[in-house]
Amino acid sequence: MKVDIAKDTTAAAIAQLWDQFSTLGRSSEAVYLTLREAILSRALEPGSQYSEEDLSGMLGLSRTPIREACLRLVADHLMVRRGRRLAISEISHEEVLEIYDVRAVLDGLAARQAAIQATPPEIAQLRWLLEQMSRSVASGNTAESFKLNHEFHDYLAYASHNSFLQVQVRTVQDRVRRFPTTTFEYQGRPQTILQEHAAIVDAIESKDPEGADAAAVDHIASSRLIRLKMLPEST
Amino acid sequence: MKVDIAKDTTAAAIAQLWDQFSTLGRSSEAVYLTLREAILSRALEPGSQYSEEDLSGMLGLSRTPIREACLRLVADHLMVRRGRRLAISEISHEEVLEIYDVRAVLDGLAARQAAIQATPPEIAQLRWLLEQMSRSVASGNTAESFKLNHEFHDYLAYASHNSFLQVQVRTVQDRVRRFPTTTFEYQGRPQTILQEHAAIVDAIESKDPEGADAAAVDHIASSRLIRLKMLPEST
DNA sequence: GTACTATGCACCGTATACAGTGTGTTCAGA
DNA sequence: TCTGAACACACTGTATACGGTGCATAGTAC
Repeated sequence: MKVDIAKDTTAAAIAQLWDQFSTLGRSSEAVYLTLREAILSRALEPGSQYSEEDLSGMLGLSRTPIREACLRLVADHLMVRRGRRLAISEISHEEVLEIYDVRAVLDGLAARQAAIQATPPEIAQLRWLLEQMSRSVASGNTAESFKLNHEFHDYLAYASHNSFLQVQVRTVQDRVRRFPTTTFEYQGRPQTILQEHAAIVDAIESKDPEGADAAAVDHIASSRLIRLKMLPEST
Repeated sequence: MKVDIAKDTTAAAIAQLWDQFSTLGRSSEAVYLTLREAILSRALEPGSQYSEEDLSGMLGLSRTPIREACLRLVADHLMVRRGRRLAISEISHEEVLEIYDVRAVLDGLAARQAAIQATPPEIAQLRWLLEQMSRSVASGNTAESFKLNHEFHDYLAYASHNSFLQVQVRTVQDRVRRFPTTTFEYQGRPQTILQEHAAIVDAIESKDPEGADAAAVDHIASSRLIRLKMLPEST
């Protein structure tokens, strides 16, 4: 049966993540990290539904730590309660575009503040991440590039020296990770991203807040545009 | 004993909130709403610590629904685990200013999008909120003005037609509510706020996204400045 | 007198049990 | 054959019980 095979593969993926996290102290924390990663990596399909017992059966625990983990996942909007089942939350086309609009202003602020606050070592780190990604793109490693892209944006928020902003940026990043496709898959996009990232770092290095802000906003706006073109072909 | 009196008054305040929310179906949800409101209204003092049993004793429930509520409160950053106790999280001066920076760009985006997306009835509602606040300020009702101010900003986010942004704005609003003082208490500030709100609505009504954005950013920047002046005198 | 160790208590994390509710299925009647 | 009602089962929400860990305090030894 097709359904059973699919269930087996997801169960296997979850078991693997579980091995990775279960060494941590509290098992409720481990469950949270496991399920979170399973959802973000799309091992658990959006829209699929589970009862608390399903999940506790999968991980060999009682319902209590599962409940606690799911409670946090619901708070993160990664799961939703549908009737009396727990569903992996889906993300709509509309939401994708909405998120990009918010992401643009947050990343803009991060870049702006980084241009004012970033220390020379932090700027050096941004340059280093840029180089890493350049190498990764050259070798055509999409997954690696995707990861480095996230690291770049994370570090940009870090360099802004605004911890609240950092948390907000990370929230948004996690949402972006849930999209079914990445803009890296779009023809020529990785190269453009590299140029746009470089423009942001250049503006930061020359202590130009306005320029950095504009460069970051442009970058996200350009990503949004690619996303808009990609949307029809993705589910 | 002074400590006991303080504990009695907080217990009384919580009992009152509990009466208000306990009618809801799940008691874990009711506990969450009760404690959340208690923290935001400063009935539970920042920095004060409780064990799970303390709280379950207060509300006459077992630890289970308390744990679930606290888990969500920790996720909201309203509580933090300190060792094995639950502490009401404190907010630092630095964090206050950081939040204002983020709030500026989010409200700016909300105003910008509202200028593009808001329908005539929505604009009318903004005008109505403006009038209500004008009346409230004239009568010197600070608490009411404070509440209407929040409603204005909430509705601004709603009128942006971006539900993700709406959630983000609300997150930030909740943080602002936790500050020990409000900028409304600053001499002449309520009148200025009214003018600044009016400027935002004017720009939205004349379909001027740039103007609306700038007006909102200016508004928050001006609030931030007042906050900066007020900070030394608040704990 | 001070420092270190041991013992006891308090509290957390997890499991399990139980009650209540909602849903699905089956049977009967029209 | 279709519809409605009733019963049963499954799953959630809350309570309670238990094992383990960490901290505090007290006592003893140096």
